[in-house]
Amino acid sequence: MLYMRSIPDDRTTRAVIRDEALRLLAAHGPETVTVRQIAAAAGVSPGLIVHHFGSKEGLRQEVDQYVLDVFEAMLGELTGESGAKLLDPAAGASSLSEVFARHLPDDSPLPTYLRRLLLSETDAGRLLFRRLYDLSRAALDGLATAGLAAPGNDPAVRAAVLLANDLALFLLRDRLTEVLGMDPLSAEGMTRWAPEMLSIYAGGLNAAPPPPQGDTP
Amino acid sequence: MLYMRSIPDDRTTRAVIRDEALRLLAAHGPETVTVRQIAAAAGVSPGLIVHHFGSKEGLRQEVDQYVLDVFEAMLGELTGESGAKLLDPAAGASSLSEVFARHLPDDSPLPTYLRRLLLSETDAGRLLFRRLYDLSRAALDGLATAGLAAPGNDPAVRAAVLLANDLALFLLRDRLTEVLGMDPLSAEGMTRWAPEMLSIYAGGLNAAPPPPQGDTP
DNA sequence: CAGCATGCTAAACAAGCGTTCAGCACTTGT
DNA sequence: ACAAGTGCTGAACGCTTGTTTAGCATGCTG
Repeated sequence: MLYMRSIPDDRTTRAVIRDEALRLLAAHGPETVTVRQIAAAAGVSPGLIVHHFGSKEGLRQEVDQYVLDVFEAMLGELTGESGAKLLDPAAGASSLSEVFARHLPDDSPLPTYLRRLLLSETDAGRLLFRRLYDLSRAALDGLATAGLAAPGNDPAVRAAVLLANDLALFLLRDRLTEVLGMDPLSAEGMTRWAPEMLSIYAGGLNAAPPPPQGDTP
Repeated sequence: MLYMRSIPDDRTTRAVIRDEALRLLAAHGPETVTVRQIAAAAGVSPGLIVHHFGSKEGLRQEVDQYVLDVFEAMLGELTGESGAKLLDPAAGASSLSEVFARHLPDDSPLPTYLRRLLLSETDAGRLLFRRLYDLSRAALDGLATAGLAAPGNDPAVRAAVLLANDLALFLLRDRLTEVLGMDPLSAEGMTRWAPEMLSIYAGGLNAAPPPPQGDTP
């Protein structure tokens, strides 16, 4: 057995365990995945996981926090001035999915982990959703101030509707891939999904179909 | 111990086990809930569950099928002629959530079980989603034929968008309840949710706010 | 009334789980 | 060079899991 620990950088054995745990937990969930499976995937013994993280639950919490940090970094680009660009039918139309797609590779386990996080009854999940909701409200506010969208009769609910619609793509990704024959979160899939979504946001279900550059007389 | 089996109706011990399993599985998931927990909730011994259903997995499949049957009966009212009413901004606006709310009590475990079904990688979940997608496509077709909505540039994707938006309410119910301070699937909550949703479908994000009965000059 | 199936329980079983423990290999500070 | 500390393993422990088995009480049928 080789003990390799040449440079004191970040990719320690600890980080490898964290990454493999993230991958497996995203794919199968914390109840299904065993400590032994994670240990095998990381090429270590089960005991080492407890040594590093205290317990299986400790590891899960550390992965949660790690995912939260990564998302927070990505969400940073949506706050402040540029926040109004979110959901803007006229602008580049940066939805959450598009932001994630721009930052993560197509096969990243993070969107799947996000899904589990949002649906799990954990503080991390609640925190993340609250953060996204605040972001959605701020974006709607910005759009309203800029005259690009109406806040509606019930802005709190309208922001929730917009967020829910955006997140549905993550939550139902697998089912949508099955019926559509393509992954709506892939680069190709989004070129079909986003226009339909934005067309509805722009003019509702009755709006005239806009070919690449089209006006209605 | 009493052996009560007076009338040969449906509410057999078997049905009690099925109902308790449904309740517990919806609330905590199949991986978390144990056979002993279900047995205790139903007031029987763990062995009896295996005796009736073969295995824990067998019980889960029977509950899946039972839920599928109940939903199928409810979905029946949406097919055919009346299918066009689904998602119709002008009509009574019967979304999936409203249909379910009309048929089920507020504390029914079925919406929560539906969520798990749709997100689980099971044939039952895939089947149900496919069924709902076909329904959504048919509804959009009907609306288009009636001139009440445009099919969009990509009808297959548009139907998926509408379905995903509808289902998001079920999937994110708990999180939405937290940030909004009310359950959007309750009778009261839907009076706030539906108008915002329909307002967007009717005219997009820029549409003028419609008070109960309002025209735009 | 004998006989057999049915509904059901209590106890036990093997397997798998998360976790603990004793100890080896190696690095670091003195 | 020696002691202390870290990273890590392999085996074991106690517990819980789904499932099996033996057997009892009841109801149906000839």
